[in-house]
Amino acid sequence: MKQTEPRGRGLKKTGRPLSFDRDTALERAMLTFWRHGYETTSITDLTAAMGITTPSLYGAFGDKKRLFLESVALYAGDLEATAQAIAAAPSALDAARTLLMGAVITYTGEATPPGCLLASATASGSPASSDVRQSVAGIRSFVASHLEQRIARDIASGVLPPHTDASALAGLVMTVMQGLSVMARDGMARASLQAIVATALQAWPRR
Amino acid sequence: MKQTEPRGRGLKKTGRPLSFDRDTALERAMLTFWRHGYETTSITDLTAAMGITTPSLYGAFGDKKRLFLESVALYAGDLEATAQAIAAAPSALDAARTLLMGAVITYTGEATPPGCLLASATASGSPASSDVRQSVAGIRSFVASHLEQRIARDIASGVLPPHTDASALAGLVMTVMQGLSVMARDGMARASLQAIVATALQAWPRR
DNA sequence: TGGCTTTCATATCGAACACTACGAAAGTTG
DNA sequence: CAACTTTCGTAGTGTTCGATATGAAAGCCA
Repeated sequence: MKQTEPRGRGLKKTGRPLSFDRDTALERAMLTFWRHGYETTSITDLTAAMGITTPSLYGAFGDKKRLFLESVALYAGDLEATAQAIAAAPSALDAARTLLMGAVITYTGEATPPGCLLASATASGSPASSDVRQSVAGIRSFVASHLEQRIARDIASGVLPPHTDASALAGLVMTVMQGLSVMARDGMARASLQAIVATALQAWPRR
Repeated sequence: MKQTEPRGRGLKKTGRPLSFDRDTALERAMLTFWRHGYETTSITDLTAAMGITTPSLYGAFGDKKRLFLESVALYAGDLEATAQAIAAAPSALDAARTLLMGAVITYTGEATPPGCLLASATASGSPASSDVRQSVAGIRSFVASHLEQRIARDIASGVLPPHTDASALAGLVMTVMQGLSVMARDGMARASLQAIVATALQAWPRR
């Protein structure tokens, strides 16, 4: 079941050069997945958006699943940097606020589709794509665990009350972040979402 | 573009009786949509789950879209009853708690798929199914507006502080409710989700 | 210029998609 | 029982799905 290796990444020994910019094509694919979801985006949709033909897509990106996973990586950005930003925040509350307010900006950008690619693209799907959904869920749990650790640090240092439920608090932030995606998809304005985030942060324990 | 009328609802003048129970078949279709989503559920999936053949499905339910909308109605239940329950609650906080805790029970039922049918089934989709998504979004906005009215009543009666943002507070409840669906789909346990709800309700304004 | 390698465009592939024609079968009504 | 209405099972409609076979075209190096 070994698939042919996509040629965009490996070293190549002098041949006809690519007639398109790989990064640009990937970004357009990412936006298409973002708008329509994983299984509900067809190869025809992708080639139309990317401006390339079907064999070029398969030659450069392997297959639909690998193109999607590359799109997810482009969307999610540097996860280690996110983890470090959470760790380096002045407080867990600051980290949560930054995460949520940043999500609102991302979900309501004028140049990008509404909502979150991770939340939208894999909310549903056939059993055949369960591995793709698990991959996306892994990104969520990565962020959640780092946030929970940051909260635990604030508890240990006395910034948060000792009885604080770090898991539930981190879970609330992740829950709100996912919910914001649905609201953004429903067309809610950026200011309304920001007001929701401000309200949600009122749940933060005070000592 | 007039479609043939599904025969399950109209009066019929004596013919061969249905060999299956329409309500049972509808419930199984609803569960299938719940698990796999709208566009990502095929007619073959549905007939297999419902135990009927393709022509029977079309004869009894019209087409895929109408079958889905009937499934949504079955899932959502009596919306007017929900609205009255919100209005009749002792306080807006009670209404919100009932909504969210009920959602957790629904999203983590052992006999039903994880998460929310409305949140999962239409999170993504092609432009062709935008009308289906709008129909689902309408259910959300119906609940949200009734909750917001209940909150406004508590503000007027002095139960909530006068500066309370009713729209943002109702929006937070809806946001958490949608987010809970994603977390449940990721496999989070019922108790964890209940802890998240309890934490979220700490955001409720106190006078 | 003559290989050599890789990408290009055209034209599909078999499978799955939503959906339906048609005649046999199963009831009710006279 | 015979006429009538409706559903059932079989088989198929055209379309779109993800993914390819094939050969010409384009560039690098000798």
